[in-house]
Amino acid sequence: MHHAFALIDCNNFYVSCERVFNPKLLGRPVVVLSNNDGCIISRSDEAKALGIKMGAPLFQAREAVAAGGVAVFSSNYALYGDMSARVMETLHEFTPEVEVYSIDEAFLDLSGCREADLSELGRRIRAQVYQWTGIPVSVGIAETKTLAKVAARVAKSSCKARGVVNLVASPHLEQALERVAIQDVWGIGPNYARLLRTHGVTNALELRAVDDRWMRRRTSVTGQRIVLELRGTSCLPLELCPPSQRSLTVSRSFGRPVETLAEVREAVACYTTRAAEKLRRRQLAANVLVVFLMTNRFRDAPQYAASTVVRLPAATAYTPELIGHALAGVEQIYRAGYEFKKAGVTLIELVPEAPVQSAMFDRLDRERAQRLMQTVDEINRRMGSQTLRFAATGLKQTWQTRLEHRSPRFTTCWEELLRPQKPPAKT
DNA sequence: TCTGGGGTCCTAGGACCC
DNA sequence: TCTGGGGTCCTAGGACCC
Repeated sequence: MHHAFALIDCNNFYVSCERVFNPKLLGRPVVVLSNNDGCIISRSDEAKALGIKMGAPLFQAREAVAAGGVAVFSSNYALYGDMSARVMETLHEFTPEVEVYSIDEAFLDLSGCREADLSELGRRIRAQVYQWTGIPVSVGIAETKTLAKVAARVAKSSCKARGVVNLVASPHLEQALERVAIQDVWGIGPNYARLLRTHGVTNALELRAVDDRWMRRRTSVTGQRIVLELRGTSCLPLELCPPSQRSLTVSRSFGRPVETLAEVREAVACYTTRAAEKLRRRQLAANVLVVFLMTNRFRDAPQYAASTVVRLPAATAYTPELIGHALAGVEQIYRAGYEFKKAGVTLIELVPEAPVQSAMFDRLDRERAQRLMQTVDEINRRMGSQTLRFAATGLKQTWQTRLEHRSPRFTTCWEELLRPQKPPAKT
């Protein structure tokens, strides 16, 4: 019995989200920026046509942006996360076998579907998601996940495909493989692409013919699997319940260079607070905390980067305790005389939060701490995040990340709901 | 002046143990 | 001239993903 996987991939996802709530953006070039308004991370087709590159820093694309009349947005993850959930919910209408692979992609296992019905099912999924969420998607269907990725890529680039490509038992399989450049194959990054090109392998069709033992030697099992998957041997199963999370990071670039220990402490306290919130929302606790701090690698100035690992006395998700350890870490790695650009906190060795296991000489009443955090989280959920804050996070936070072009949080914030436009005043 | 953030997996090599 | 072998655990670094 053959597998059939579908990859559902949202087109230009962040831009599409902005357009749902602002239809005037349809047909116009639009880009969405990374945190700190630094790089371009989502582009409409019109923006791509202007030659604006993925990942380009905004300041380098300024000219094209101005000349093309490009609409620019800061990223609005509250909005995108919520839209993503709506898309995924829609997909569950078709099958419970949904692997949410990223914010804008999901794999579906369609092995139960009759081969003759696969293409039609793909078209129905695409139409339903568009009708219910306003998000356009591409659908790729094939016998392995890697081939489904190939199919979705072809679906995106071909007008004729109308958003759906089915490669199961398709006479066009080789044609499709040939159209996908080596660096666009799932799992082939810049380094492997360079290696393969020096051996004359330039597209997915040629990669399929590569000796898989050679591939194994040069690129480990991950590369070998790609070759096998391209040949139709499924090596990557659908992950219905992904293994529990192993690490959790909160880090940000500063809105401006930061030099003083006081400001670094504030920022790290802030990031630690966010990390602890994430931990609790996922019902986890951490055993180890890593703090890191670095200068701007793009600047011609003295460089310094450091990190330190703090093993916690017991697994915890208690904000004040985590802040305390994080700040002790900051004291260790901070050096005066540098312009810092970024800091962050990573939590590892995550374990399920309850029941609380106390160390022998634990001075903290962990049950009380947990109740306190529940109360704080509830208040912040109801009254808006940062209603209750920890003093260590500072008041003015002048180092904060820039977000100058953010759209309203249309779907997750009462104050920012979409309102009907006032009709223009009659004159 | 302006260059994101958050993840995972694999391997090699050293430390350590019997 | 001659220097075990094999297992486990940990870490750092590299590669990739969106």
